Amino acid sequence: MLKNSEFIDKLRSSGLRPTKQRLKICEVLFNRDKTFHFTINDLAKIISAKLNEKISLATIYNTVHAFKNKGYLKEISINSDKSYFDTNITNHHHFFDEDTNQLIDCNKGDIETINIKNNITGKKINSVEVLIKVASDNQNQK
Amino acid sequence: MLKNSEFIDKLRSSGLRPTKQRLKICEVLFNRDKTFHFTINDLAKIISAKLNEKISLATIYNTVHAFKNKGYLKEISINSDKSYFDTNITNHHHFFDEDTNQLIDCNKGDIETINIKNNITGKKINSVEVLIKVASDNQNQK
DNA sequence: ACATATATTATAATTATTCTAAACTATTGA
DNA sequence: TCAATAGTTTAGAATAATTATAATATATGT
Ligand SMILES: [Mn+2]
Ligand SMILES: [Mn+2]
Ligand SMILES: [Zn+2]
Ligand SMILES: [Zn+2]
Repeated sequence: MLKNSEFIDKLRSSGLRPTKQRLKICEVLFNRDKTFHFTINDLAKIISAKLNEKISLATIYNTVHAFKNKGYLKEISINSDKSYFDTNITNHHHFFDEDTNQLIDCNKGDIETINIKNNITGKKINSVEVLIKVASDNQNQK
Repeated sequence: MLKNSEFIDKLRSSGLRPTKQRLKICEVLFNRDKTFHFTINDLAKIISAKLNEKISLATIYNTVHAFKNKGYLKEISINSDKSYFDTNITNHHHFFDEDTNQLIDCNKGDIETINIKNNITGKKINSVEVLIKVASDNQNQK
């Protein structure tokens, strides 16, 4: 459970002014035990359910992108409908449950380190991500 | 170089009527030596550049989705802007060149087989895909 | 408190994609 | 052969996620 003043320091230290809106969003995103995977719409719903004041959708987009640019969030590509964001900014892989549309972190041990033997000439590797799509075992396909 | 009659058979065998539009799209997509990675917009541009008659955008969407559902194309998630499609329907992984926005197939040998040690209980694995994002080596970040 | 840079907001614009419903076409079988 | 039918194409409208605009509000340094 981080305190408000800790979020203020965090924001200031990355050149972001600690506004009321950003602090609320920090609370929602970072006062958690576990990784939080969310879409902008998920976040907007949580905010409007929990808060007395409301935050405009534009601000939610702006803030999430600012946090991503500062390295406090990662963006995950699952499908082309919408963006997913992730409070776990370490290198890690995902399960995606196609029944529930939930992203789940792979733990170290779920999957071995990926070893890239040949890279494209003249390019450097920025990220390596594995996405494992899963669905109900006992069911027929659509 | 497949013949028109081969595409007709392929379409008929999967319950798709071999229309003029579908056959043209088959030619563009499948008369190639190498894997073709494309967006709907890429395909629409190629069609309108190469063809005398034009195919409506709705038909291009319909056809690409029909081919995907029949297993003749795969859809690849890179970012949330748009969908990428792939004429290589085998299990394989990708490099994504962030400088050019090009998808490139990993060859067997570029990367070891991914071994999933722990799966989510009660779920079956539908796909495992690795995406390696690369960019220029000798350049500063944006 | 003042000046300035930044941030928030409502709203409009953009883009990819899907939907609709009318016109068209491939297939089937009488 | 040809009408009936089911499937397909199409233009255009609708939807949904995201980004842009520009006016208002706020945070910060002096
Ligand atoms: Mn994006
Ligand atoms: Mn979209
Ligand atoms: Zn994660
Ligand atoms: Zn590929």
